Amino acid sequence: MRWGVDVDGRRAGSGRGAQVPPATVARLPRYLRALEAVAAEGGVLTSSDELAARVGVTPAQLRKDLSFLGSYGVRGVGYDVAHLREQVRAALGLADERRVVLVGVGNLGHALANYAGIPERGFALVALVDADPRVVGTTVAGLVVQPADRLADVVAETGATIAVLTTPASVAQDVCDRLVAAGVVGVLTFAPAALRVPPHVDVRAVDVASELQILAFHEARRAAAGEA
Amino acid sequence: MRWGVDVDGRRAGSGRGAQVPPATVARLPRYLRALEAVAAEGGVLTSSDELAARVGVTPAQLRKDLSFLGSYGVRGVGYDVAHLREQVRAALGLADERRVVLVGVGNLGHALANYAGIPERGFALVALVDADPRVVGTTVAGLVVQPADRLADVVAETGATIAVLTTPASVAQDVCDRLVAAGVVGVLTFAPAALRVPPHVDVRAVDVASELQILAFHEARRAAAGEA
DNA sequence: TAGATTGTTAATCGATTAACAATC
DNA sequence: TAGATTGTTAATCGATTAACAATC
Repeated sequence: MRWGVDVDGRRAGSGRGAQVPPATVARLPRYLRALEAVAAEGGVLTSSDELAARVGVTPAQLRKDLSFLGSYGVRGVGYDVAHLREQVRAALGLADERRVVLVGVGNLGHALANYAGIPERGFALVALVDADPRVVGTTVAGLVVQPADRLADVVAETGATIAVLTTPASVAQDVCDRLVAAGVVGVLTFAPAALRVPPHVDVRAVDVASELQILAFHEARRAAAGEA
Repeated sequence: MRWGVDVDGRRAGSGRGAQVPPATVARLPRYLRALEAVAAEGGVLTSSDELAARVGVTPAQLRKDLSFLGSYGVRGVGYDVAHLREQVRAALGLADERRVVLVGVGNLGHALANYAGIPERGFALVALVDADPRVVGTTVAGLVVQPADRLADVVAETGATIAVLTTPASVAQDVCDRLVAAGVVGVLTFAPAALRVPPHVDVRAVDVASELQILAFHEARRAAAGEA
């Protein structure tokens, strides 16, 4: 089985907003957040200037990004907040709720299971799985933690398509393989390990230590420049 | 005070590897991780092929990335694992330990404070700060949690230059401003809020809900393509 | 030497920016 | 109409890829 490290997946997909560039996709959630903030403040109409300022991008970039989804503004007027919000939500596939399984209920997994952002933004946490017998059977975030050997069943029973991986790095690839075999097509991993997945599966990796190291790089550069 | 949303900061910085592209910088931690894995397995010599396979990039990209740091391989032979590892560590500014302060000792902050990756990879967690009186004074990860009004003092006393922000989004900008005023130059935030910082400060934002939404986008696209 | 593997160049590709015509 | 703001175009910029000469 020849598995690439993702990418690819460029199905033609005709019609409306067929091919949204990856860089644009990565910014859509931030636009959605800004739109929700404006709506919460009672804003009915907004502009690329206002949204861009909130998000921290240029107005030109925001307009270009939105243009990949369709033409939802009115020239000379701006964007209807509620309407644009729905369009962005739809583009992100949040029209119907996505079911998420979380594997690895340690410190971090525990925190993420309770993380306010998840249930509120289009996702339903439907199952928790852990290998530790002391954790299995306990209730976290209203769910009973399932044993690792039930992983495939749990995915099948709940219909989860997205997984959050908060296991130790040493078992991440194995767990990932089993999740994919069970039907998961999107994986958000916090384990510091490169995951190999088949082309139809999407992986997003968050590595706290890497993020800190990137910050350290810039700090070192500044220090070197300052002393020079 | 006219604050941009970061970027800029392109000091000339003469000499060795003066300007490493941002995309390359973002991959250096993964190269370092791969090198450490090879070293742990007893590897003495490695190649761009082996490292690239471990990281999940092409050998050409890895070689090009490393070439920005200097010329540390030997043609026809490969790379000395220990030597290259030290060079990458040095490039990332991990020669001396970076001091990190964590603000917001909730579920997520608690988990991150104990997170194995942090102390082991060039960072020392030197202080914890929280606004909740029930949390202040407790000991987490070997540190006594300090009250929010001591934030500036804590940064000054510990010499922390990097902050991890795990507060609610509503207070993130305020806390960030105070951290920056106290001398922090790098911020890793988990709060779902765009942070405005002066140009000399670096922000990395991790947003779990955004990551899930990006996965949802790709899933929706695949579903739409599959049904078409 | 022959085989292997780097470092670098040139070509391609994708993303960002700026400007402005279209249009309310 | 005059003023405002989008959607789109063209130019610029940066990142990736492929190929290969340099060199062990």
